[in-house]
Amino acid sequence: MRKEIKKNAALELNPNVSVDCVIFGFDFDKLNVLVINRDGVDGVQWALPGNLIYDDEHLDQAANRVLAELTGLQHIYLEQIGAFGDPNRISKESDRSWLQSIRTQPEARVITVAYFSLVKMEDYQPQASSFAKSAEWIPVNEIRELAFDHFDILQTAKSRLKQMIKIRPIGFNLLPEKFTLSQLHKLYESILDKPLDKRNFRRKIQKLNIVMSLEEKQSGVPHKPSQLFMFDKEHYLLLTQNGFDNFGF
Amino acid sequence: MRKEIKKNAALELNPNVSVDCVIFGFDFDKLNVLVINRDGVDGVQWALPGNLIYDDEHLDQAANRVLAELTGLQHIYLEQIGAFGDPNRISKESDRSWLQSIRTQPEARVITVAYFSLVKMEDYQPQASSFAKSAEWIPVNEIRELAFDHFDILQTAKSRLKQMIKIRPIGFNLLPEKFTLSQLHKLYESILDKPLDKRNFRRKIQKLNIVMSLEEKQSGVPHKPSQLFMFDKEHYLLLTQNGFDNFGF
DNA sequence: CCAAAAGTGTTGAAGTTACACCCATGC
DNA sequence: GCATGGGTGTAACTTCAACACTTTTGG
Repeated sequence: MRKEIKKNAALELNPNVSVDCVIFGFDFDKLNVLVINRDGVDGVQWALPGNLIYDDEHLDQAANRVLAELTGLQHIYLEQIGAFGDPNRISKESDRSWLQSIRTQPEARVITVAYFSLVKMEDYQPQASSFAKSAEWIPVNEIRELAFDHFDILQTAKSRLKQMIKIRPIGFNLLPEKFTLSQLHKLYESILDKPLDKRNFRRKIQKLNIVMSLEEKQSGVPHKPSQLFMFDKEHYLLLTQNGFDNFGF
Repeated sequence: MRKEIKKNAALELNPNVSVDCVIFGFDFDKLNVLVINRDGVDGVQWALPGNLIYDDEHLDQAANRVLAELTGLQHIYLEQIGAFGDPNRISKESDRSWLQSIRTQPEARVITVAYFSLVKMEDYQPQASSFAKSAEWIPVNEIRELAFDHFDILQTAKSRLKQMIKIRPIGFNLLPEKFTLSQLHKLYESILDKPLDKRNFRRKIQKLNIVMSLEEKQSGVPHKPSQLFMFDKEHYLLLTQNGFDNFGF
């Protein structure tokens, strides 16, 4: 008897618990979020990628699964934001009808565990998935509305990212292996949503010892070519584990 | 038909989602946690207070309900830590048998949303509740083991509290209305788990403008009596909303 | 008068902010 | 040669860490 329950569990989606991912990407100019398109829905079209969890699956696993299904990416920076679950989160009619079309128990109470994730936009190959007909990068600051409580989740993700970037060097997850300090600078400005002094920024970053300058320079740019850097994994690891105080921009 | 589902929902516990509370208290000497006693269980006796949620209940409501049922307290500082839900969290036999005795679906996959909460120990009246025969304050640093994944949750709560106390003046929730700076000092040392310089601490706190000195002094102590303080709600509110950088002990 | 905790200032080091000009490249 | 972004140093100010002695009370 117990075995049978377990066997079912492995196959079935839990109707009450889902994960949703706020996937951030940086296009060297601004922060973007990956949203999925709900085809055939009137009203709000965009939603965060997410799905119900399987009964035998870790929450983190579920989030990774959603990410992998949508983007094909694995080993991506992923961090839990928290649980959301207003019992009235299905207030819009468009949300309700969408659930009817994709869920076997559309009326079930759902609490969702939200994650935020940082990916290199160049790595992302858009593809369909079990829960998304299509997906798209949208600039964070242009998003005004999302399905369910996803807009709240996005706001929380943004502020969590802001906090985090001040105490851990996680920004590198958004950049290609080789990058310039100006790109990093712009990235920090986009996340913190305010201008930062160029010279002070460079000084601070370099004092952390997490960037190594390469022998290589930019080429083909119509201005003085920039030094390229990569980040120093050893120091990086130390700092991601311990964090650092006093990185207060 | 839909109505019937909703009616049921209002009455029934959701078998898949619970809340657990890490309730901190300060006895002027060290940090304590309120744990409940699982009578008649072999093995680990202590667990964090928690329960399944109702289908029509906010997560925060559920946490408040657990707190109120256990302590009789309302309007208590409460903050979500995050969701926990290793599918193998029921690894100990004692946990399994306990669930059999209290749950209608003891084998169900449960994810739990953890909260941490700060209470004034003087306010707490121990009392039985639907999920606890008895409850007890235990010094945080003496806890070596708890039921399920509650020990992990406790560790996360401790580190979240550490982070939080550095950027928001939430410590006051652990002290009576009138308190001395030495008590506050000791509180910060207990939470941060390291000694803090007395003079620097006092300077820093007073510069924040969140404490007001009263006309009153301690009495009946066998040493120089200390000035009493209360906190300044106005400044406090400002700072709890905005937080503050640079409070790095 | 003794034990116990309260209360108080200064100094050197480190970190933060604000600010302006020259450089290398492609077109 | 000009437009574009790259790259650099300094001075005033603020914050931080370290440190020791006097005061007031109860017993």
